[in-house]
Amino acid sequence: MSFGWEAIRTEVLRRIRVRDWPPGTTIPTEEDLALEFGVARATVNRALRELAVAGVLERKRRAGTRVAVLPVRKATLDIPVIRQEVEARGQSHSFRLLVQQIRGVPVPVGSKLGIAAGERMIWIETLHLADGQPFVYETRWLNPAVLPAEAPDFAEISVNEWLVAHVGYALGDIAFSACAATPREAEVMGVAEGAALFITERSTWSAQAPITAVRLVHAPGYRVQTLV
Amino acid sequence: MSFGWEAIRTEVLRRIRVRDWPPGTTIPTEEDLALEFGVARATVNRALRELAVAGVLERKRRAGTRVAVLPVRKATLDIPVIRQEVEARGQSHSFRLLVQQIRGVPVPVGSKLGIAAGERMIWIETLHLADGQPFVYETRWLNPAVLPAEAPDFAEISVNEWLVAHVGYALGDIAFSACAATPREAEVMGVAEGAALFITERSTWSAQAPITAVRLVHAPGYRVQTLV
DNA sequence: CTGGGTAATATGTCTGCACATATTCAATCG
DNA sequence: CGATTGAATATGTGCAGACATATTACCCAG
Repeated sequence: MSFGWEAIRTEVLRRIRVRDWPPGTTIPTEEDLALEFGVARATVNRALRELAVAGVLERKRRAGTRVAVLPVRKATLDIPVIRQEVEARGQSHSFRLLVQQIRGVPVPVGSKLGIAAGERMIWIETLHLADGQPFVYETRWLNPAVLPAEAPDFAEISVNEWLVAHVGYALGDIAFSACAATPREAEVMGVAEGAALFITERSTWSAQAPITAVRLVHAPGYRVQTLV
Repeated sequence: MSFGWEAIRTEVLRRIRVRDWPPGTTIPTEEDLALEFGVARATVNRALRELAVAGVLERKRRAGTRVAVLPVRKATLDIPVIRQEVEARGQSHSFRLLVQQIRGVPVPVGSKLGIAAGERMIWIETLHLADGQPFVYETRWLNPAVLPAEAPDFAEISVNEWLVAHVGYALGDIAFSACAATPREAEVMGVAEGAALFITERSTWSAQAPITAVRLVHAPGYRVQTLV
């Protein structure tokens, strides 16, 4: 038997896989396992906790630890900055600022960000290129309150990277979907109208205020992938 | 000052957000923070570790802990069983087994699963319905080696749920993409040919052998969503 | 000046113990 | 018999101390 909480996690997973502990089973207590493996309870706790956040185990005080019956698989995705994503593919990244203007936000965007509809925000359209080819068409609502007195030049630095560097870390949600290319999207991306496009939508808030709502239209063939 | 590792995680996050510790900064050592907050080093460690796996901090032995410059945001998605997904929307789930036959696997599927091309596997097509409307068109390669002597009736229990219950936990990867509906997909899903459809692809292996490769074609309007 | 070996250091993990907290089971009372 | 109360219990979290390990910084030899 090897040591460390990872070894214990592996062994527990193995027992689940070979159905020593089939779904629904209550497995031994931390104390028992600590005794069996010859480690401290804290070490077993660490291993079981990791398996619980992964969705393999369900833990309740006093009730014990059970093998999840219907494993809601949890996939973790990395959402890198677009430039990183392009460069990771061995391509060169560039972008063009297509539109930047002040507009009143429409109702759905406002309600999503928690802003009164009609409030004035900055509307920005950016096209990201990989080796000169359209890669992502980004449309974004940006809260002007987060910008400093003299606003940065978003033709020089992409909005997202400026936000990351100057506004800091934020909470938000992400959604993926598929949409047929609108005429505008078809024109910008250089694809046929109605083509199937992969869409990423993100909304982010700081502790104080909504920051931005982005819609990324990806070039055909784009995939979001995960190693579980 | 409140207690617990969560309070410390929150405070560290706050200092990052208000730019006390801007991106790239090396923050104080665990020992210093433990002293400042009046807790044990293990407690600080727990808080900082969580922030590191979330991608907010980067930690290296001897070098210390730095605020990530480009925060690779990590989104966690729940991938439930289809029946759960439908029922969570308040709809009733049913499904129809369209095709079940033995076939030789084509090269891309074989290489993905680590199986010789031409090896014989089970090919299954299933249509999942929500309130009687097409919801997901599932096409799947299934390794016959995982089935018991007398195979289950996949017209009665969906393949996925049978696998979850009887084969157990597996590793795998997941990918999302967008595709135009093929003639077959258009027919089965009742949409126009070329319509933009959201695709989920999964491959799963047990410890010993590949289990299955699935392609889920979702009805128009489908979204995968995350609360970060 | 350069390269390599060595010491210093911050994080990673473990132990053993303690107390907090949620939940269940059982006993008790109306 | 049902509801309320109270103990028992498994997990959640905490502390202090220790050693392991990766990586950096430094010193010294060539």
